Amino acid sequence: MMQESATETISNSSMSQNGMSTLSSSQLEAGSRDGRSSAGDTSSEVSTVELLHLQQQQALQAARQLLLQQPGSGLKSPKSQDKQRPLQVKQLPQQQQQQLAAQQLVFQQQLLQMQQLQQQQHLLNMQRQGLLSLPGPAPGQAALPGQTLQPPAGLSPAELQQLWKDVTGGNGTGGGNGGGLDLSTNNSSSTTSSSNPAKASPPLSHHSIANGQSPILNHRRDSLHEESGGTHPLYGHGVCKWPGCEKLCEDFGQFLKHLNSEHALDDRSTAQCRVQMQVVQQLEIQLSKERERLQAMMAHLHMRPSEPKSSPKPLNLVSSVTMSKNLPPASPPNLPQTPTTPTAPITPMAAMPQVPSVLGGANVPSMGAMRRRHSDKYSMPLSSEIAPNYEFYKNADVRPPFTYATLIRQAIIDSAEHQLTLNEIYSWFTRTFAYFRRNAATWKNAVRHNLSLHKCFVRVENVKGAVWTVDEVEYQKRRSQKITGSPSLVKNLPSSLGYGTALNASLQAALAETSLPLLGTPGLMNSDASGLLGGSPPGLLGGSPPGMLSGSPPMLMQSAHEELNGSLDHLDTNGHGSPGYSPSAHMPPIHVKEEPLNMDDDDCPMSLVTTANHSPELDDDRELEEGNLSEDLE
DNA sequence: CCCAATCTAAACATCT
DNA sequence: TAGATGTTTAGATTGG
Repeated sequence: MMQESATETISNSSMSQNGMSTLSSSQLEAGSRDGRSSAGDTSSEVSTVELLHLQQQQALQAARQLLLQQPGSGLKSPKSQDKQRPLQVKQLPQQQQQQLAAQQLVFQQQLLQMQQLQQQQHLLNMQRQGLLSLPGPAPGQAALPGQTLQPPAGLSPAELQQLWKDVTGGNGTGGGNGGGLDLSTNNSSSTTSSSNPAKASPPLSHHSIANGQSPILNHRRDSLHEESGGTHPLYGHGVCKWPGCEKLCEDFGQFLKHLNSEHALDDRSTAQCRVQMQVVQQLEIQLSKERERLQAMMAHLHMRPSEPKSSPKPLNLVSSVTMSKNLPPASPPNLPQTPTTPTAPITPMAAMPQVPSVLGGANVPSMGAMRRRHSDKYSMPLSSEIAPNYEFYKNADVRPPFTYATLIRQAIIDSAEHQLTLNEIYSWFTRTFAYFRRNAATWKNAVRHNLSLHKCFVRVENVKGAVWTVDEVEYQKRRSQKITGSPSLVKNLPSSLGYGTALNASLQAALAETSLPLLGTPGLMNSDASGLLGGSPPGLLGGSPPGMLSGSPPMLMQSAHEELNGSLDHLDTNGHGSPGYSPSAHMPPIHVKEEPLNMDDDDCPMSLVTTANHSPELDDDRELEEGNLSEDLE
């Protein structure tokens, strides 16, 4: 899906380019002849990219000339290149000059457009990866005349930087590495991401984002010379974040000084600001379009078309692969939500590049420890992450981005009695995740291994055998250690979700935290996360092969859910949506032991016996909510 | 590079 | 005895 999307993007991009060319092709030719000839490109076959590049150069030069001609322009002519190409304008008749000026205007616009497009692509790439969450399009903002909103052509980061430099009048104030627009960080994504955004994009670090990776974001709310005590949107990590400027400033005072001197109110700064504004506008417009596209895609894929995501969750939640990427209530960023076409095995490849092809199962080895810590580390509520994608996980042969320990705990605390037999745990796994419907020996061994290994899992002897419970104190202990131990949020989930990056995870986690109330809202949960857990019978175990599960609409599932045996019990026991649920999670093992018989009776029917056809999810819904709640409240 | 967490695999013990 | 259940160890992967 993603790949297709990427392809489409490319296609659009090409169209866009063509459109652009068409727009002013004649003008370009007239005005850029020298540029072309100087470029010396005589190859008979020029790729679109090359053409674009030439056009860029032409536009660049024209724009430069235009700027130079502006009275009072503070721009200094960029030395070398301009010297090599004397302004021919002056040699032309006035009429021609006017014409040329008009052309140059067009060029300038194109230049800006290209820059914007490039940045858009950059942002989109991040968006696809769930890295960024951008606000909706600003109403009333319009694209530049003649501009298309399509994704940008593939300018290389170096080219972009050059463009920025040119626009900024050469070297600008820049220190360090030339001070171009900081696009280098994820450069590879600029050109390669088109074909495979998820994989091509290198992990974005928190640092990169904060420091110029997305100056756009920073600038959004900036005004030209706005300052605030001690901090400034244009100042970060000791560097001036003015586009094209990376001047190192020891302290804030120095930065202010630099800002006032180098980025004073002059033509150059104004031009840069204008560019930035347009970039932002374009991004916003592009975002809205991408959203529409996403919705259409989701609708096409039968994903809750009814859910008008007027404000779709920021894609930031893609969790990597892990589903990590996924957002709290929101869904994993790029995960398709609840595919309901079981017959068509879902291959969330796009969302989780690293996920082995469906049914292939070959990925198991590669999964390694990738998904690990996803939930623990970022305090990402398991349920909140899975919930929205319950259907997805249930039907898609995608490995969930959670550790075995996390999943086991979830299975246990979601049970009515907060205790499960090993076999019931197995059932939960197979019922909840399509992924665990194969390679049973492997993952079952892992489950046993985890149960034995982690102190948080307590085995309780029972009349009929043994059940496993969760020592919440131990679990939290362990979790808190991890959380405190790893403040940094950077990393790629890719392994699991490909999409995500640690950043996503962190964002998701943050969102999850803030969206707790939502999780507690039955309505939302029901529609969005049809139960994950639950003691639905393992009817799936023997019967439904992966892909055969019926994806009941959440609503239906809910109502059906009520009919299930255990649903009411769950409610009573856990207290629907009530904080009271937590305590149960902390229930000491000893409590568990006290009701062995009843439990077994209840459990048997629920998990092992029965219900052949009704959707297992039914029970799960409620439990999921509870699970979320409990986790969130923790 | 080291360490911790996680996963996979496997050997072994115990119980049913 | 076979299979399920538990325990333990070892090696590999990944990220901090």
